[in-house]
Amino acid sequence: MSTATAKLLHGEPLSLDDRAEVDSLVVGARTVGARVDLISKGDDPQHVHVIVEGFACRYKLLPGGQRAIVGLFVPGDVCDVHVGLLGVMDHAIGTITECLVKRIPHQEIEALMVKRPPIRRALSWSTLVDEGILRQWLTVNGRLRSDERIAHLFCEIHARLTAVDRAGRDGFQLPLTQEDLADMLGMSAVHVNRVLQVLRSREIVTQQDRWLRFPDRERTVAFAQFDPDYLHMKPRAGGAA
Amino acid sequence: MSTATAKLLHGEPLSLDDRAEVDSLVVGARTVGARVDLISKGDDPQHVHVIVEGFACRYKLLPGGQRAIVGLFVPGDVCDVHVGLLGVMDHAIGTITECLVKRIPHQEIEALMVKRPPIRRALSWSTLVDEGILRQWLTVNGRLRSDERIAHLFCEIHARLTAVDRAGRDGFQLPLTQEDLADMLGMSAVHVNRVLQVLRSREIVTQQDRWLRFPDRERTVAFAQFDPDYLHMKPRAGGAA
DNA sequence: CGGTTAATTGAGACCACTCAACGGCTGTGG
DNA sequence: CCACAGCCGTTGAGTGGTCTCAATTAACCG
Repeated sequence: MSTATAKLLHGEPLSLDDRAEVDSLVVGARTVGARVDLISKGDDPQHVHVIVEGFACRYKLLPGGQRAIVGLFVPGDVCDVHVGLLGVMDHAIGTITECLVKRIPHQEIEALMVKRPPIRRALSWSTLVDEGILRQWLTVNGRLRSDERIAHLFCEIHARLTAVDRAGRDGFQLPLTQEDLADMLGMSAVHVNRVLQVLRSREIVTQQDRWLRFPDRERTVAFAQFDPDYLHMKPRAGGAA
Repeated sequence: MSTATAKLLHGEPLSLDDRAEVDSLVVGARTVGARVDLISKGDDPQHVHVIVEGFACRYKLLPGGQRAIVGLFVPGDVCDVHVGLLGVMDHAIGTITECLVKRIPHQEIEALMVKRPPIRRALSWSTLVDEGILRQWLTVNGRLRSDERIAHLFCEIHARLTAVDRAGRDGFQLPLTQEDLADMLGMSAVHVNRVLQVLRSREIVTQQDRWLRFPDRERTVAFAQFDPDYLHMKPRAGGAA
């Protein structure tokens, strides 16, 4: 079962047949280097992108040169299912790490959605979840303390990676720089650095090599006020153990 | 032509026939008082809501009792076209002013989308725009100064009201309290108050009665770094003059 | 080993918050 | 008509959070 299938199963039960269909979509993915745009602002994209492996993000650049990251893609995520309706992109999508990416013509996706209603529902579910994540980021960035914000983001990434079986029980490999984190959280990189030190000293998280761990996951979740309901995951029989 | 039709025309040309169909959807809207929930957190909603008149918002309440407003509805806006796919609401939708609201069973919307592809495209366009607005709020709230943030929000509201012919050339009636603004902008109400005073003293905006005006719209737009591309409006012949 | 990117540190300034109090307007009931 | 309550806007004082700029150390790559 592909990563994309694993993710979609959290939203909609899919028959073995449907799963095979989704799996076949992502064969022949190509490798894209780190820090490369998949879609640039101003493009009129004709392809849906599936991130099979690696981390990518949506971002906006402001006139002042500042960057805001307004979305994170982890393995299994699908970018812009309904692309092609809007015309010109008002932001860009770029890789963070090296990624395995499959480009799919949007007509192909639309044909599939017509042919296979469960897949249509699964894809629509995933866009609704994306919207929910956006709302949660807005909430968290606007109303939580900066230490809680960082911890909340880590909890979210952990939950999303767990859904596609890319995380350990108490941590995951974090490929984001402190500057990436800052641009997601609306903070300065320097402040991210200092707050991270506090989180480590309080053992809310630990960091070794590239792994971020929660010594006490319950405690971190409570600290971050993390409630995963906004991810709308229905743990399914047949999913990852 | 109804307000909802006026809004949708900015995304997709609709035949007179399609317009009539949309118009007929919103007959029999009911009046809802100010500060009333249309949908509460935890509900499993079966209806799409159309705000025919008035202001409403999406909001989240945090454990600490703080509120975050994560979306604003103005006349013509449709809430949750794809409702019913997600199950339980992770946030609430409530009125700000007294509103005229039409509730539409989601099956009816789905049937209409099947029967009338242009209407399906128009509604899908509107959900994509909602997502674009969310991304813009995240960007602005994370990376602009507080005075720019407030000005940006005013520019957005003006643009959206203009699309449904509810604004004057240089201003509009603003029914939001400073606390509402604060919860949209991720600021404290006290700070909104003080920054507003600065904006008024610099004549970025003026406020009299309940009207908010831009003495020099170009200047305010530049000050706010407001670029309406994220609203994806294609001004159409046949729309408001 | 040199070059580059990322993480860390310090200092100082300013932004934005909280708490608390006060003023103004409006609708209601006596 | 007036008194009152309640909501909203405004103000002051003081604190803490967060930023910027710049310099330093550490980690990584070829």
